[in-house]
Amino acid sequence: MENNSCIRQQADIEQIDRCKESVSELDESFDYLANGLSLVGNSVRLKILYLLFIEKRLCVCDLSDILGMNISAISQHLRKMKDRNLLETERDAQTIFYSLTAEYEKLLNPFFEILDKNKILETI
Amino acid sequence: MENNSCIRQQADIEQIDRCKESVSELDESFDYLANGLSLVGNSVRLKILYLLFIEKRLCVCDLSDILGMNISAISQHLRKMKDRNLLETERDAQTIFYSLTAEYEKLLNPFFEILDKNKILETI
DNA sequence: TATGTATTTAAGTATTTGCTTAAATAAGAA
DNA sequence: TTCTTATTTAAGCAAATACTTAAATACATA
Repeated sequence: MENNSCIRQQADIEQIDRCKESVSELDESFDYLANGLSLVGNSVRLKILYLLFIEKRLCVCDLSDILGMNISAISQHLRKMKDRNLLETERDAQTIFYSLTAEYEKLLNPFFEILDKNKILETI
Repeated sequence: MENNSCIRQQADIEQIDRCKESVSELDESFDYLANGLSLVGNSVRLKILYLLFIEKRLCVCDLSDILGMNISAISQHLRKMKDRNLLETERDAQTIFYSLTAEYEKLLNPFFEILDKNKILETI
């Protein structure tokens, strides 16, 4: 961690200090939120989230069929999202259905709407 | 890519097909959006984005000071975000100021507000 | 009980990512 | 031009990530 300080004279010291303080106050929040967003920032998981948004609930098998991917790979993605409370499960005999938690359905709504309108490439 | 199909009989074939179609239609959009979100889903970059949201513009040096990180590391994060149009630059003599693009300022606003209220740990 | 279906978990591997170091580029001042 | 400051870029390495394969667990039914 060398070279981590600047030599310049013209810098707004007050601004730097204010920023340092606000970052250190929110430090855990940044880590937590970034972790949640990194889960969404993967195209396989984003597809899963979108599909659950549209279809309300799906099982591992369904998602495996739809995405043409190994069941185990899907299951591992689902586990990560369940552990971070993006998803919740509901058992129906042998089948385990996954669905979006209410909080993330709401939080991700703007992104899903963009996808839904297929306008992503124009607007972002 | 073995074991990617399920054996079960009870599956909503129509649902599966509908989902397959909608995923394949939006395929590029998923990749593009996931890539954007993966940039935000890193705590260093999230901090940078938040700081730019609050302070409007900062240079590499400022961010290096604030985050206590190597200038080169910061510069590489900034480049990624600039390449993906999350950030834009403005030169003032030797100093290059980075700021949020209008689109991402708007899109990320809900997340910044959560951070701003320091309510992240309670609400998500 | 044994058998089949649904899902998860563990271990291994290949790719990606973030950071470090050092060198390169850009612009202002002496 | 040379020197200093500001920033970027390239190369290398260590840690994280996604996927594969194989084995384990859970539940229903014969």
